[in-house]
Amino acid sequence: MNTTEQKQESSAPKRQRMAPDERRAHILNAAQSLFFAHGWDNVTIADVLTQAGISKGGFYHHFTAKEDLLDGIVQHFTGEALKTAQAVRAAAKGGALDRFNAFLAETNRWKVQQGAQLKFFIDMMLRPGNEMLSHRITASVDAIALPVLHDIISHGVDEGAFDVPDINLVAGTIIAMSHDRRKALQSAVQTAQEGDIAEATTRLNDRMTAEAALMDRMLGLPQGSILLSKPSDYRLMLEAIVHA
Amino acid sequence: MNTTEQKQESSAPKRQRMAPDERRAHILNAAQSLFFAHGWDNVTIADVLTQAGISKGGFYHHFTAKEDLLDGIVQHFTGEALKTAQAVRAAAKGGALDRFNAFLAETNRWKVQQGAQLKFFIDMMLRPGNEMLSHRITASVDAIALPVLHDIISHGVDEGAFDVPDINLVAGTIIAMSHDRRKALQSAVQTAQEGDIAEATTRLNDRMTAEAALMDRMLGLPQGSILLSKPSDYRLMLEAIVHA
DNA sequence: CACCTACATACCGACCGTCGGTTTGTATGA
DNA sequence: TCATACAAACCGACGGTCGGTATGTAGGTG
Repeated sequence: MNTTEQKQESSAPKRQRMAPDERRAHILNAAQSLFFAHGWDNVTIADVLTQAGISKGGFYHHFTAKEDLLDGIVQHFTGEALKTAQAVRAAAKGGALDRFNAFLAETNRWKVQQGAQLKFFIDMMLRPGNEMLSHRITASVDAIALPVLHDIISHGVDEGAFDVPDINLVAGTIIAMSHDRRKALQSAVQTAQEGDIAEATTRLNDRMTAEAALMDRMLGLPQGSILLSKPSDYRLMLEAIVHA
Repeated sequence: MNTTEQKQESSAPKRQRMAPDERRAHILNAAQSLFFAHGWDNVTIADVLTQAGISKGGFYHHFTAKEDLLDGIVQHFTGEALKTAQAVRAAAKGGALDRFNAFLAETNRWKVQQGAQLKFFIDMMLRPGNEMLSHRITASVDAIALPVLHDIISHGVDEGAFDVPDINLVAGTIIAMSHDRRKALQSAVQTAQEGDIAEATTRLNDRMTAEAALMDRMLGLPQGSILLSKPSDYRLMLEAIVHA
């Protein structure tokens, strides 16, 4: 960070008192945007201070260290994921397969809706210097998604609908596969931004179709049980990302 | 790092000239042991200097920044992996399935042989503050392992022996699964160190058996094709780790 | 007034990387 | 063989930056 920036509020650098939670969230927002944009190491506490419009003392009144910002950001990030996951679980009815497909469809819907933010996160996570951010967010998402998936699979096994060698292994592997998707997604976004949205949609859809087929096999289901191929959704998603 | 250490070579702190490669390797070794033991952020350049017995100027003659050490370490680390992978590829004969099983067996043999070092690496990679190390090493290993796996699978598909939805996806997912194994391995090592080697061996073998079954499915093979269950090997490995 | 909390400012120590200079090896040529 | 010249290895003090602390102050509340 070397942005020689001089925010000169004409006359009043008056401090303005805020409620602790409010101030905390305010600082966290400022920090998040900076970290996501420039990377962990390239953003200094001072940068966060100016962005948030607070002094060092004020900052250290609410946080104990730079790393605290990380925890705050990760919690906020995974909190959103948690909300969605829980809503989906509550809404899903029917057999284990139906529930799983509902879960996947909702996740997709959420991703389409997020659009721009999604790309933002992906770019951020793949940016050099953001390994720590990326790692922690991944770990937190795992912590949330694993039990949910485990539960769904476990119910499926009990029903006799699924047949897996090991529930934890399959759940973990599915999640790992979805993490690995980030690179493919980024490359598709790249293609889309270069104008070839059709090609990007195709590639993304192919990937998702293959993932669905792999999940079928992992869960011991007949081919075509898991539904992930929704070209229209992916096209919408890519368009949302490009027009952001 | 606060290890107040005073290595007092009785009389002669004479600097001794070394060949560039030798000196580089020397520094790299010192840095690696320190980083692995204490974590990336907790080791300063000064620590590396004292450990390697060189001055700051000398250091920056061979390296341009602290991060250069990372690259050096990662290259050294993955160089070993590369050697093994290449040896395996050269040695493997027969059909695609045989070649793959040979590949897996050799990897296992290598792990048994490494023993203590393996545990060292696992602990290091799971230690907080080592996210960057861990991430880069994982990425490098991926870069080496992916084309090898892709090649093996691709040959298998050509032979009609394998049947996969997408070669890259399956290769990536298998590797992701094996990365995910680290946590399970660490927990097994924990159990083994607490004395219950039998239990640890069982758990590890169960995991590997499940992984083999999953691979069978991913590759479109009849169950029992991929061979990973070798309790004796795992017992040896755990014993080697415990007695280190 | 007493007191607590939100916030500000001055300051500290640690650390990374630079720079001018010194030592040591090695090629060259008479 | 030995002097000369050049290159490469090496040194250690210093500057600037950054995370974190110590100390002070304003405003609200009882």
